[in-house]
Amino acid sequence: MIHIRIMSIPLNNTTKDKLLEAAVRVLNMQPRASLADIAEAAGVKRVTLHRVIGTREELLRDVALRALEQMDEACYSAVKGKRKAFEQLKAIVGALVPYADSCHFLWKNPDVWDDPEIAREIKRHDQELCDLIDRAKAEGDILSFIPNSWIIASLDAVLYAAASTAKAGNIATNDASALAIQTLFGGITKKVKGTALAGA
Amino acid sequence: MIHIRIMSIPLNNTTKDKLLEAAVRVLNMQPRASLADIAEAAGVKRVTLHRVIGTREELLRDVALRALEQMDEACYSAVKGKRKAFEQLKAIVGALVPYADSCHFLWKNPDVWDDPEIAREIKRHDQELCDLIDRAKAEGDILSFIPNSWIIASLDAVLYAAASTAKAGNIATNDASALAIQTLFGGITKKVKGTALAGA
DNA sequence: TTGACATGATACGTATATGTATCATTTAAT
DNA sequence: ATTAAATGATACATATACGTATCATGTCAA
Repeated sequence: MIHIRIMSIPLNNTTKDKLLEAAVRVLNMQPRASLADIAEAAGVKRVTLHRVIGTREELLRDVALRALEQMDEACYSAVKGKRKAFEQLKAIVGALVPYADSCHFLWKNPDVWDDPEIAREIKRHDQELCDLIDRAKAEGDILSFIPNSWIIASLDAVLYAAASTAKAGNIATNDASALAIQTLFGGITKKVKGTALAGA
Repeated sequence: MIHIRIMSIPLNNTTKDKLLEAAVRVLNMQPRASLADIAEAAGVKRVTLHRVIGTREELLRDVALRALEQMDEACYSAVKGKRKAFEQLKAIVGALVPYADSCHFLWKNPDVWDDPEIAREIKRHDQELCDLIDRAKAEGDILSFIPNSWIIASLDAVLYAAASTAKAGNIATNDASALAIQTLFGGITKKVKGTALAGA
């Protein structure tokens, strides 16, 4: 077996990894999926899921923590070597597209925020993103009248659109990344003359 | 109470209406919500839900049909009196924001597509949207290299971002409409010099 | 071979969700 | 006041999901 390790995230293909991957994928498509469904998607039986992970609550928690790790790592290596906040933001969007499922899981499951550790991580993540957006605004690359909360919501939304479209087979994943950047930043970037709001 | 009637969609505040409204709202936030949860959100008991609507499957079907009606109506009156496809599209986005929940429900519940009537309606809706996008491309207002499927996915994504952000209290609903238009069409509109892809 | 380990098979009890039926209560119209 | 309609209260059966325990099987390493 080939072990691919990107910094701190081991893709071990262990049973636990398979289960977490299956969970985020299945739950995003069928939020009412049972643990049996998830186990089947991972190619194991339900008893194994319970043995390896535990209860449903623990599963959701592990999925969320894994999602946060992935996003952290992706963002971290994406901004490396880039100076302008705007360039860093664009890189982050592109880097997050492969993890759009994980990102969306966090966004769509507010119940996991009850966990203090997850809440803390999400808050930190959000804060770092806000800071970056503020920098990009200060550097004149993002329209300052657009609220950060809106930008973050749109970011997740566009990520999810990219993942959905790619998964539906309409678009290659690479193209989806490019389109996500195009769509999001074409929209929040200062235009030469006015904004799209003119004449709306 | 003020009765608002837009063409064919009566806001009767009947028990059924309250239940459908509660269902789309609750299920979007808690996809695992039970029928009891939905009934409670509608201010009735579960037995009443069963009496008025029927089984869970019938509930989902009714929610989907109602969503399609709402979207149809909103789009229909939005394009009225506008000639350019681009203007019609912008109007549609703005008009759909108040129905983003319904829109998102359809997008997030592929199981209801099994119903032939719903599948047919969705297909028709999609086709009309594609035609409109094609016209806007032909008129030179939308970047032609962006796939229609991407544009439709982004449209739903941005709608949902608008609804989420508005519901979270960060932004007023009116502002959310404007921001949705700004974000989406700022991104897919031809820029004076190059696209946001440059330098990505 | 032996033993440790992971997984499957099976069974069990419990909890929750679902759908229905019956009767009581309220409300509005006549 | 009386009736009809809508809703609630209650109970019931059934199905599904969940979590755990026990034993069997397979696999890999020492």
